[in-house]
Amino acid sequence: MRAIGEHTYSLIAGSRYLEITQTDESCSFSCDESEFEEFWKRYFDLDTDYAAYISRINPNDSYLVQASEAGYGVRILRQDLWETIVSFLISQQNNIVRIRKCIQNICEKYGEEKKNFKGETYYAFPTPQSLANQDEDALKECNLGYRSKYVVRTARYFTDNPGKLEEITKLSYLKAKEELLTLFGVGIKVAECICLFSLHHLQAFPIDTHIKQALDQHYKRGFPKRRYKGFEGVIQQYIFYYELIS
DNA sequence: CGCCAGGGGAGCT
DNA sequence: AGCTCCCCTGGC
Repeated sequence: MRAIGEHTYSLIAGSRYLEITQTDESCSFSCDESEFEEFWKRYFDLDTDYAAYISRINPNDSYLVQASEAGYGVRILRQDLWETIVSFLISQQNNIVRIRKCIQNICEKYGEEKKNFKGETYYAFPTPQSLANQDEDALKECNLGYRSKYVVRTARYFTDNPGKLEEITKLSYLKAKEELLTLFGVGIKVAECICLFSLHHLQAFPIDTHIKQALDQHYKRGFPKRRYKGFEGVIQQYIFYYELIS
């Protein structure tokens, strides 16, 4: 997602291209209604009532109340599994600006060239096949550094095991996490991110350095995870977003 | 130039 | 569970 105008954003998901323009409290999508209904509605999780989650926040927890108010528009997306795995493999020991650049680089180098509805060129996310064919260090050219071999080996794993990606989407949270942890370069934090941002397992609660710092600071007696059982990941995102903008 | 942190992970003990 | 080392780039 990137801003292309004051209230307009463009987004590439898989091989799809979308523009969203916000006016006041409503958003208009560049796609037709059937694509919106069939794909983007689910992608942005627009049928879920997030206010219901927010209403379950402890009213005495002023930090979390403020965080949820600041992030009332946050949505847990359903991003493509393969794309999410690669993106979070790249994210480790890395900053957002460089992560975006890395992803852009591999898309331009290994993704299929496409045209959007305005006739502009964009690049789809590279397929497992296109990355599996590369040398383990090839993606260093895309600025991935030592993460290159994580991505290439994982790509090979999925081309060697056709149907595996689809299989993982059908697993429970714990089984999916277990499966993801077997991938080279995937540890607990990255597995949790994939579970949350692609598989939509809202129980997933990724703890990165920022979240850990925030939890240590605001919950000295431990974060009350049990209270938010089943949607811990939504709460995590309010905390994450709040820390990001503060 | 060296140092170190940036949305961890692998491999040992 | 905790430790060490791994590894790359950008900023200082």
